[in-house]
Amino acid sequence: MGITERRNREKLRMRRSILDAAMKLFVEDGYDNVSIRKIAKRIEYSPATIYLYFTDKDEIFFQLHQEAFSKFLAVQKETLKIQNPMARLAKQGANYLEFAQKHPEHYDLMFIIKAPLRKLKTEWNCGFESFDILRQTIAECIDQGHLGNNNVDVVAIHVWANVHGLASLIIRDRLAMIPEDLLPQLLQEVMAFGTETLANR
Amino acid sequence: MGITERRNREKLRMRRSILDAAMKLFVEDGYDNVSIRKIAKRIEYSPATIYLYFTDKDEIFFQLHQEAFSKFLAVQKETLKIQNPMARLAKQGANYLEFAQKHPEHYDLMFIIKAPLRKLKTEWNCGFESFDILRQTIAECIDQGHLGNNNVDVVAIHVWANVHGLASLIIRDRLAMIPEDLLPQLLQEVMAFGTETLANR
DNA sequence: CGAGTATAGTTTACAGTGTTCAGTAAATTA
DNA sequence: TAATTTACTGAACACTGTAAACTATACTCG
Repeated sequence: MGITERRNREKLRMRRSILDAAMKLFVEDGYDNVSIRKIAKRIEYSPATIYLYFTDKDEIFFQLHQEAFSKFLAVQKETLKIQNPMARLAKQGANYLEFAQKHPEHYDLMFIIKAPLRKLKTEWNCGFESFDILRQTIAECIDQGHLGNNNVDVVAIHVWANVHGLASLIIRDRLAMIPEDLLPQLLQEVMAFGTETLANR
Repeated sequence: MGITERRNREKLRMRRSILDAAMKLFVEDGYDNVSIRKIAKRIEYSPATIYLYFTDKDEIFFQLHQEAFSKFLAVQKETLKIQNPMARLAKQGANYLEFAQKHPEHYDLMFIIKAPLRKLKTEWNCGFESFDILRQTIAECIDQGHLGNNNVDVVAIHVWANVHGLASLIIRDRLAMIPEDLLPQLLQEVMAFGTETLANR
C-alpha cells in the first residue's frame, strides 16, 4: 500500500501549500485582497484545483484561523511557568498585545473578522482553551486574595475585553487622536494602569 | 436663481436617498453584502447614476460612518447633564455598550470596519469629539480625586478599550464560551466590575 | 420662440470575484 | 494491453466596482 500512502502525503502537501500561499497573501495584501485566483496563481495551479482540497474559501480561512490560534496558544502556555499568578496574568496580557501587533493579520483572523463564523460556534476549541488559561490564572489570583472576591468569569471577560479593545483599536487605526510617536509609550502606560487597577483590589 | 436652488435641493435629495438605501441594506444584509448595484436597484436608478453623486463606494460608507457617529455623539452629549463625573462616566460606558448592541451595523462602521480608512485620519472629527467628551469627564473625575493622580489620556484609552473590547467581542461573537442566556447578566457585572476597579483608586 | 449647451441618466463594457462542471490526460489496476 | 481511477484544467455563470460613450431632457440666450 505504498502508493496510496504516497498519494495521501501528496494530498497533504498540496493542502499545506494552498494554506501557506493563502497565509502569505493574507499577510502581504490583507484579508480583503486575497482571492482564490490569487492563491491558485501563487501555487501555479488552476483556481478549480483548490476546490478539490477545500470545499470553499471559508474553509481555508477557518483552517488558518485554527493554526493562528494554536500558535497563540503556544505562546500563552509559556506563561504557565510563572509561579506568581499576578505576574503571570500581566505577562499574558503583554503577550496578547504583542501578538496582536506582531501578527495583525493572524489577530484579525482570530478575533475580528466576520467571515468564517458558521463553524466557529461548534469548533472554536482553541478559543476556549486559550480563554481557560486566562480563567485559570485569574482563579488562582482570586484564591490568593489578589482580586477581591469576584466572579472568575466576570474578571476574565473584563481583562480580555481590556486587551482586546486595545489591540483592535490599534489594528483598526482608531487611536488616530494620539500622535503616533507617543503611542507606544502611552500603550505601555495603559497596560500598566490596567494591571494596577486590578491589583489594588 | 430659484432654478439652481431647486436643482441643489434635488441633488441633495438624491444623495440622501442613496445614503438611506445604503444604510437600510447595510442593516438588513450586513456590510459585506451591499453592492452599488443593490443600492441602485433599491432607488430604481442605474448603478452608474450613483457615481454622479459619490466618487466611489468608500465615499458612501464614509458618509454613513460620519452620520452614525453624529448619532452616537448626540447620545453621549446627553450625559453632559449629569453633574457627578463618576456617574456620568458610568452612564457613558453604558450608553456605549447599548449603542453597540442596538446598532451593530453602525458600530461596525464606526469602530471595526477596515474599508474607508484613507479619509479617517484627516477627517475623523466626530471620533475626536466623542473621545474628547470621555476625556473631559475623566479629567473632572481626576480633578475631584476619584481616579488617583493619573494621566488623563491613559485612563481615557483604558476606559475606551474596555468598553470597545466588550462591544466588539459581542458583535463578532467571540464570547461563545458563555452560555447565551447568562450573557446579559454577566455583561452587566463586567461593566459594574469595570467601574468599580476605577472608583476604588 | 428656436438653437445651442449643460446636465442627468443610461447602456455598455472591462476586469475582477467565488464557484461549478464537463472534459482531458496521466497514473494505477486488472 | 484495456479499463478504471485520479488529478487537474478551461470555460462558464452570476456576481462585484467602476469608467466611457451615448442619449434625452432641461435650461439659457439671442
